[in-house]
This record gives sequence, structure tokens and C-alpha cells, in this order.
Amino acid sequence: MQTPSKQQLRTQETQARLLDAAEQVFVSDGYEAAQLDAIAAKAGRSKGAVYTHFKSKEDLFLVLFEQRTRAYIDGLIASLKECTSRTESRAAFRAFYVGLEKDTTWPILTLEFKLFALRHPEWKQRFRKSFELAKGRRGEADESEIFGPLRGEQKIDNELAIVALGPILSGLMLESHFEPELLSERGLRRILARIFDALFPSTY
Amino acid sequence: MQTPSKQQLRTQETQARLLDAAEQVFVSDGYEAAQLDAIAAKAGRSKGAVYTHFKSKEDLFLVLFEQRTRAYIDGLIASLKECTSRTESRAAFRAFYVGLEKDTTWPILTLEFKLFALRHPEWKQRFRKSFELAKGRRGEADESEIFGPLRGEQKIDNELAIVALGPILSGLMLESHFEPELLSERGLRRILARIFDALFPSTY
DNA sequence: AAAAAGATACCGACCAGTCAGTTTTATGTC
DNA sequence: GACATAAAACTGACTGGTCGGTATCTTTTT
Repeated sequence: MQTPSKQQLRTQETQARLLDAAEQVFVSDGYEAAQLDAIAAKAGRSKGAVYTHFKSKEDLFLVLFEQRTRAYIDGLIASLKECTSRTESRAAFRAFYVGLEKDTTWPILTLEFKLFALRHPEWKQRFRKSFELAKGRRGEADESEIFGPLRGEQKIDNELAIVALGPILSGLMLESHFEPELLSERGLRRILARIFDALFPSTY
Repeated sequence: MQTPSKQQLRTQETQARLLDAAEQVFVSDGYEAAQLDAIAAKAGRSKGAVYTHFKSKEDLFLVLFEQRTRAYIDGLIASLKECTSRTESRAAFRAFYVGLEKDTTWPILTLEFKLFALRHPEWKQRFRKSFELAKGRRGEADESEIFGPLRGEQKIDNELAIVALGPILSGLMLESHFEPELLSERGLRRILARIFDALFPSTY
């Protein structure tokens, strides 16, 4: 891998800036209300720059989705790779999930992505691609069978639990804005931990 | 209470039609993308009619929120009122909550409401009013102390659990569109039941 | 006859997307 | 190295469609 040219660096820099700015604006205003001018300004660029790097507002949003989903999965995989025993894996998974309560952006962003996908069936295919990529990589990591060798109902419950974690976090995160005392950082951690332990009993 | 005049009936009819149409369009398109023309058309009225009954698009949305929140709480209270024992109350609450998985509109609508409130702090006051009304009525119903006489940590965990239920349902409902096999109606019921039982143990 | 509900045509602000022109980087050639 | 030329990144002004809101007129109810 050779050192990137000045132009490649420039491109990377601008794209990263635009994606970061887009993330902020999409989360705080929502996809529809988000303005490309605002995103560009926050990135220290002009709207024209957006269009040299992305095909459209929708494309920018989808690339952001793909990029962030990959990063999220990478983080999860990384924290699982090091584990050697099943108990260790479970603890790492639990810590990763419960620790997400500190990130106020990601849970809302995923909500926005899913609402968008729901309402733009023409992009569903592209979303599915990322979902399945993520699923595949999680599957790989799960070769070690973190939760088990499971069969029948147990296996289904486990899969159910895995797909449920993210949405539950998103829902709670959003609610925390309206119940700041109860769903404080501490409260969130507490209830997330309870839910995790209920969905993933430490012994089967 | 005297029989309503023809005009009052007309008004009620139109408002109900507009609110029903608004609910559908807001859910399927999202607040920002929803068009008043579309809402009016779906209600068999014109945009002008919207403005004889509501101050603005925002007002329509907020009235819808207030109306639906009241209806939701009414439903919950009604199913609790009949109970005489604590076990009965718990079962009724559980059935009510787990049964919500059949309603695909309400969970998404609440998401939309909360995202709106998050992004329009100028309306936060009006939202809070409805939230507190709902909370108050739930408190009344809870005079029978459905979940027990609780103290300390237990009491906090119980309150946490109560506010968590709704958002969890919303998150899962949204996710079910992307995991239709796992989060089928049956799958949803199953995981909702598990979560409920974990958050509200039948014995303390 | 007057007041309320509703329809329709219209306006103006807003904003995604475009385009012509400028700056920056890459690729030569001597 | 200096200089020319092309290509890519970027800017800023502009445009055209969209849609919340309004004003005027018609219909229904009192």
C-alpha cells in the first residue's frame, strides 16, 4: 500500500468532513428537514462540493449509513475477537451493548435510517446489502458460538434477542430526552443491563 | 348532555376524518414529507378545510398527538379498572402491552411524535402537558398498586420499566419491517412477553 | 341574513440540484 | 527546476418545482 497522493488525501478529508457534518445535521434535524447547505457549511465546504462526492442527498445519506454501519460492526467484532472463553465473550458483548448508552448519536441515526428505508422502498435493496454484510460478519464472529451451542426454540430466542438489542436501545435513547431523571445515563445503563441479562441468561 | 346540532356533527365528522387521514400520512411519510393536500384528499376534504379546523400543520400534528395519547391511556386504564387483585392487574397490563404488537400504527406514530418534540423545542411545553396528563392518570390507576407496595431500588426499577415499555415496543416494531421472519407477529409477541416478564417479575 | 364550513386558485419562501467559472493538484516536456 | 496543460476539487450564483399558508368565493347550517 503506497502513500496516498495529495489529491486522494484532499478527497478523503472532504468526504470525511461531509459525512461527519451530515451525521450531525441528519440527527438533529431529520433527513427531510436537513439542508445540504447546512451540512456543507458545517463541513467548511459549499454545496457544490457535496455534489462532486455524492450523487444526491439520498446518496449522501445512504453512504453515511453504509459507512457507519460498517464502523459499528467493526467495533463489535473487535471487542469480541479477543475473547477466548464463552463467559468472556458474553461479558464483552454485554459491555459493548450497555456501553453504547454513552453514544447519543448512533441510536437516533439508526432510527432515522430505518424510517427512511421504510418510506423509500426503492432503496430497500441497498439497505439490505448492508444489513446482510453486518449479519454475515456477526455470524463469522459467532463461529465461536458466544451464546452457546443452541438448538430449536433456544436458538430462535437467541437470534430474536440479538436483533432486538439495537432497536431497544434506540427506543430508550429517544425516550431519555423526555424522562431525563429516570432515564439518566445511570438509569439507561441499569435497564439495559437488566434487559440484556434477561435476553441472554448466563446459563442455559 | 343535549343532542349535538347538525353543524357540530359536521365539525366532528370532518375533524375525525382529518385526524385519521393525518395519522395515516404522517406515519407512512413522516412529518416533514407529509403533505397537507394529501391528508385533505385522503379525508375527502380540501386543504382549506384543514385550516378551518387547525391553525397550522404543526397544530394538526400536535392535536393528533394529544388525541391519540388520551385514547391510548384511556384504553390502558379501562383494561386495568376491572381488575380486583394484583395478579389480575399484572396480567391485564401484560396482555395490553403484548397485545399492542397488533397495532402497527401507534408505535411508529409515537416515534414520529418524539422525534418531532426533540427537534422542535418550542413545542416541548405542549408535549410535556400531555405526557404529564398521561402519567397522572396512570398514577391514579396505580393507586391499587398493581406492582406491589415497592420501595427504594425496586420502586425505581419499576418506574424505569414502565417508561421503557413503550419505546421498546416502538423500536421492535420498526425493526420488524427489516426482520419480518424473526420479528413476525409471533416473534414480536414472544420477545415482548420475555421482556415484560423480566422487567415485571411476578413476585418480588 | 348572517355565520360557519368548505373549495379553489394563488403566492412566496424554500431548497435540491445545476452550471459556468476559479483554484488546486497531477502529468507531462524541456 | 520551470513552464504548460489537463484533470479534479471547489465555489457561488442561479433555477425550477414544491408546498404551507392565504384570500376569495360558494355552499351549508342557524
